[in-house]
Amino acid sequence: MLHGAAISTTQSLRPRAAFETRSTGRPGASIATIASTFKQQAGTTVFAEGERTEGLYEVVSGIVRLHKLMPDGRRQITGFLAAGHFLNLLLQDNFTHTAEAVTEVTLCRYPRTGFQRMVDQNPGLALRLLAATSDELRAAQDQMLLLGRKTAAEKMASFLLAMAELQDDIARGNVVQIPMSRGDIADYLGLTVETVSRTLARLKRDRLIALTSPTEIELLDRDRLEELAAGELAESCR
Amino acid sequence: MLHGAAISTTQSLRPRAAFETRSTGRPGASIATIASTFKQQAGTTVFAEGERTEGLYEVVSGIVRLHKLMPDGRRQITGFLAAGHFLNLLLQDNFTHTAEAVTEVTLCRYPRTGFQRMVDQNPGLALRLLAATSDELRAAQDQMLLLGRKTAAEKMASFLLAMAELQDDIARGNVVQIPMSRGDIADYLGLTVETVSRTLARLKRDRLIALTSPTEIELLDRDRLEELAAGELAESCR
DNA sequence: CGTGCCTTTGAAAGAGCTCAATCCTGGTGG
DNA sequence: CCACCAGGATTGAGCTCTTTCAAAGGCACG
Repeated sequence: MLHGAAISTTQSLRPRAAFETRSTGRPGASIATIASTFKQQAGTTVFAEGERTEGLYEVVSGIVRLHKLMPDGRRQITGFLAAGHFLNLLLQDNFTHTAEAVTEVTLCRYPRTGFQRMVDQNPGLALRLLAATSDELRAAQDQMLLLGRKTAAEKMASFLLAMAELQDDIARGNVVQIPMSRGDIADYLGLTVETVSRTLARLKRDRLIALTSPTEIELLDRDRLEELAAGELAESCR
Repeated sequence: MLHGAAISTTQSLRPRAAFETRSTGRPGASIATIASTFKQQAGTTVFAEGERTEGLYEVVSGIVRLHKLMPDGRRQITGFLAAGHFLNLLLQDNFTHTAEAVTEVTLCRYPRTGFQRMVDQNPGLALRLLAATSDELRAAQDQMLLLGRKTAAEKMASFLLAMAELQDDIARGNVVQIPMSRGDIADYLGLTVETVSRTLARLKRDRLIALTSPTEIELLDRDRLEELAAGELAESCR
């Protein structure tokens, strides 16, 4: 999940297949035999909350957003997932989230049937799933602190730094690509579109960032952004 | 973790030891041989954020709170844990939370050394940990929706219902025990003490609850509380 | 029967929201 | 090639919910 303390590209199991069973020394029974890869366009739905689960998905490329909805339309995005992350780790009977493609995405699906068997037979697999789930949990807990206790500026700074870290491997300087809309950012940070926009304007005025375009932001002062994200900056700057 | 959708007392592995290895058919090597049980008084610290981890803990009785702190003292409680739940599922090098006893608690500690080995040797154990971690993750995601998008009244209603569900096994009528302080509730819901107090007063005025004492609340209209918690009530009541 | 802590209540202030208008920007079609 | 359009982004003004600051009430404990 996209979040500061949670992002660890080293943990990502790509580009080699995440679920090769070789690591255990067992011959055959490669999970590749049950997996299938496919693409989806930006804006399309991978699966919807309440639907019956059909297995586990791994993001191969692109960005997926997960959200929950309230009856009146209020939305909370619980995470943006990039390559190497998993959808539906909970393996429950029904999806508890809706998953949608933010950009064009490539996904790898591990069907439910067969997968369970494979997990049972393969201890290493369960441990990998445990590690991935733990990472999501840690990210979720950091996000709780953000949602419950941080100011709008602190939230934005945290988000921008997390986006930057997510792109560090393909980084050029301090320019961060923002593929998602302001509405997505707002629903991720527990704000409104207007507040997101105004907060970015304020960070720009304070020379912490530069707005190249709506989808590209330059981090001008990473140190102060980090202080801001951590809540270490005087209230004058919050 | 204490949260509506997440509470499942059936999932709790108590009262029998959570990590008996019998279920796998393996003789000996019972995890009981490395576990130790102990008690702590209300208000004491089990472990603090940043400390080196010493293993995994299971709550046997009582309630533990987990929190994260910001440098200026802002606090977010990420969960209240009751019997059957685990502390430090992440199994990282350092604790990412502080854990404190809300009531007197009995805990069972599984030391780090030995435990890892046991997990490696015992596939069922990894799956159990995965199930427990998944439950925490689901709870965390529900809490994100609460923190990011619910009003104070909706938050309070969600909390009261979660507390009620937690106590269903020992339930007498609709009376819910609230062992934690208003400050704890506030830091769990992303509010202030004053707002918690005022919101409770409002729910009382609207005849949704009755305040027997600060630590005991009666749910007078569970149906409307559930509608409120879900966000299905007109804004007049929110 | 103080003393201190937690809770409740009141009044004022403020951060972020709502409503509304304007500005871009990229895609379309004439 | 360029005007037009639609959707997203930005900006403005006023408002509201929650917070902040302050004080009083209640309860347990010594």
